[in-house]
Amino acid sequence: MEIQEKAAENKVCPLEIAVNTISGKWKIPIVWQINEGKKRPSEFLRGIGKVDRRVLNQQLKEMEQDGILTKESFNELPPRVEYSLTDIGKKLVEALWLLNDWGKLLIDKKKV
Amino acid sequence: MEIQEKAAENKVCPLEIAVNTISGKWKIPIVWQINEGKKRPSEFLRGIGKVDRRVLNQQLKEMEQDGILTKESFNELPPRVEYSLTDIGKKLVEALWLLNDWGKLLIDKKKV
DNA sequence: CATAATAGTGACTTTTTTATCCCTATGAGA
DNA sequence: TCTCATAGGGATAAAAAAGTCACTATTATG
Repeated sequence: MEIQEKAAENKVCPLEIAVNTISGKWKIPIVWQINEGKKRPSEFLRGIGKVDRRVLNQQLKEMEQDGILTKESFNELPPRVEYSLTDIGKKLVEALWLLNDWGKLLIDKKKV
Repeated sequence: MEIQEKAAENKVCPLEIAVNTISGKWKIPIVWQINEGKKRPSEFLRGIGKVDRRVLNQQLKEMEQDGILTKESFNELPPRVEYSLTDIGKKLVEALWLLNDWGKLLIDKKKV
């Protein structure tokens, strides 16, 4: 392999991108919540412990830009907004089950 | 489910722990490198782009404390240190393949 | 004698990420 | 009229993560 190729490859390691994409502090809780179905911002707020509105919005926005979530705004009053998982988001959830199992291993190991 | 149970459960979500464990900036590159076999710190430094010694050591230390890596120090001069994957570390690698595939999906999708 | 290679850390700065606080706007209902 | 619910953002502060620089120590090599 040419060194240029290796350099280019390093820059777009799919796993690094994947991990960065899910690394925000509230993103995993968001994923669990929304895996149950469409959710409004206020529902996230109630469902996730002590997240601030501002911060929640930031994370939701990033996830939307990353193509994991879709945002739907209804022209009503009071305003209504709903987030849902995209196809890619659903595939992410599938990939995360394995990692969840690994997390259990890690927890069990620390208990011993 | 009691609300106390739910609260307790939220505090130890295995997936959150797993994601936190691999979230350091250089941890994925470290995992790829060491998946090929034992590695010395200097090899990591050469193998991974522009990591600083200091920062690399921090990440290695965390991964060691998390039980992913084992550190072996030889009483030689010049000093020799070798890191290797633990069993749990190897299982982590297996779990990461799926996430790597998902990362590819994400990349392909953005290209379109 | 100077330099390079090995591994490591203390003190500090910079950058990034999270959190806090206070605003906007609208309609329903007490 | 006052309060609550809805959703959102600007300005700023605090905390966490990453990066920088300079130093320790030892042996081999030029």
